[in-house]
Amino acid sequence: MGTVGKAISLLELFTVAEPELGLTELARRAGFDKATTRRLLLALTDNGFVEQDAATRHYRLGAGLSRLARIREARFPFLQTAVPLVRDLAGATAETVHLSEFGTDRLVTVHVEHPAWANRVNIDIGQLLPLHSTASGIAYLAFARGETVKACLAGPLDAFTAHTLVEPAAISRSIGEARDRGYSICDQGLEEGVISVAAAILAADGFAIGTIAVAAPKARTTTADIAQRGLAVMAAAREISMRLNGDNLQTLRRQA
Amino acid sequence: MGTVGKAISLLELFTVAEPELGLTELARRAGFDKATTRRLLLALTDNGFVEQDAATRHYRLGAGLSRLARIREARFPFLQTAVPLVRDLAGATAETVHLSEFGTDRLVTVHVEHPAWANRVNIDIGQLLPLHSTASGIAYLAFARGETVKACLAGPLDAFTAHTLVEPAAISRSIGEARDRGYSICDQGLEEGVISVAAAILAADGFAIGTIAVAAPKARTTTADIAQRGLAVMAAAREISMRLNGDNLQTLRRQA
DNA sequence: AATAACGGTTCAAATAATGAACCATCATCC
DNA sequence: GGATGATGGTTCATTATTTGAACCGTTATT
Repeated sequence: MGTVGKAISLLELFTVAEPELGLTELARRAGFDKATTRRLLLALTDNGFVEQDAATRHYRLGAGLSRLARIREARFPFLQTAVPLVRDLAGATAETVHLSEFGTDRLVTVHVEHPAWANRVNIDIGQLLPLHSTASGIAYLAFARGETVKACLAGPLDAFTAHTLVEPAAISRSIGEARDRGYSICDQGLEEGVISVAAAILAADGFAIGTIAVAAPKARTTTADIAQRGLAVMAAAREISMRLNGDNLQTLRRQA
Repeated sequence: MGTVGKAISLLELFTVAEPELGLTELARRAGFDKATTRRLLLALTDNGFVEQDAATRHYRLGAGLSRLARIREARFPFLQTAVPLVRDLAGATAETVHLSEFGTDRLVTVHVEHPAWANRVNIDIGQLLPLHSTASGIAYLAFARGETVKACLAGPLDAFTAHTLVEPAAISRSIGEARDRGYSICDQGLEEGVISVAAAILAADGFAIGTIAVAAPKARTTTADIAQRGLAVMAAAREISMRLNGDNLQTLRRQA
């Protein structure tokens, strides 16, 4: 890994659950030497990607990231466009709704709306979702480029629960069903007791760029709920895709 | 500059106005060799900080930045807290309202609301504001750490217009007035024909972390408008500070 | 007073970054 | 249609940066 990759991997250690970390802890988790870690942190701090708390000397993500993220968002208003519809869907379903965007090789959770229930599915912003074992992942793969699907099925397919599909053939079938149906269903693929439905958000070229999903405790979810949420999530995804791509509906059919 | 700094300086080349750039252009602007630039871009792409358009081969900021920015925002909900109040203020004043956050050595514009007027002050997200020649900068300095003020007055003080204050003594006086008044006024300090008022948003330690400002064409701005906007911007800044710091009002008085 | 844990620093050795020259492709232009 | 120039991308010997074991200073714990 080059120096730049190392610096970025330090940034990746910060999460919603642990937004502040000390030097030793960062070095330990990243597997770098303390001196190296510190030098990288200094470089990141100089550029506003990391800030250091004056009192605790702990590090946290910096304001420079917000700036760049806003510039990206200005060109490609994924969040701005999608969040209102995520909110609507959360209101309508009274369950957890989350939005994800594809980055490098996984789906990244970029927004979440939680219902008021005490018993709910909890998801953190920034959480990374595996493609083969989540409703979002399957929905994404249903409209992804062939090479992406191939790479996913070839890669390691962890079984997170006893229900996780790990056979390439089974996953492939699940992807096909999702494509035909218009939305995916994932029954406890990542965690016991959670059932989710998701639909893909498409770019102008007809390929998926992200997903919107509803996740709920299985205990209170009926077959009718699933069907209803499936239609709702599909409608929301379609609306987001349309708003993102102007009104050129026709291009929304995938061509390759 | 280390490799990490170089990589980040590539990211800094993207703006709202030019969100996509080619390899040669990036190399030229950054002052790096083409090979170096490409290697850095590859490292950034691998980590989702940069994406390459498949058709044009141009580069743009990537989704990984959104992810990290959201993690930061979850810990320190500056935008989430402030944006509604920026919106309210924009509605009330019918002029451009912008929010900025301090990063490294300058203020960074993180949100803007524009009025419906054709003749309005236009500000882009991500724009960097000099401290000595903007209402936001003066408002920030009025509640910044002594060392920050010192560093600013010692640094180069560019005159952007004939009205820009460049004498350290004059700027210092302007800062003092802003502190006493509760808001700053900047009359054409950065651009001819623009007059702005701003107030500082404070952290729990009583020092400024950002600003909120109203900018308008001078032609339609009266002295009464200024006073009225000053009070409004001050109220908004105070409200944002309070919401950010819980209700511990008392800590809002600076101590050092 | 001893210990341990942490943030931070040093400098010779190891490693990664560099850039001039290169190739391939595409559009433009006598 | 072939010369021209602009672009993205690649190579590899040279060069400069990164690395990490050992170090120091501070703080909290025992």
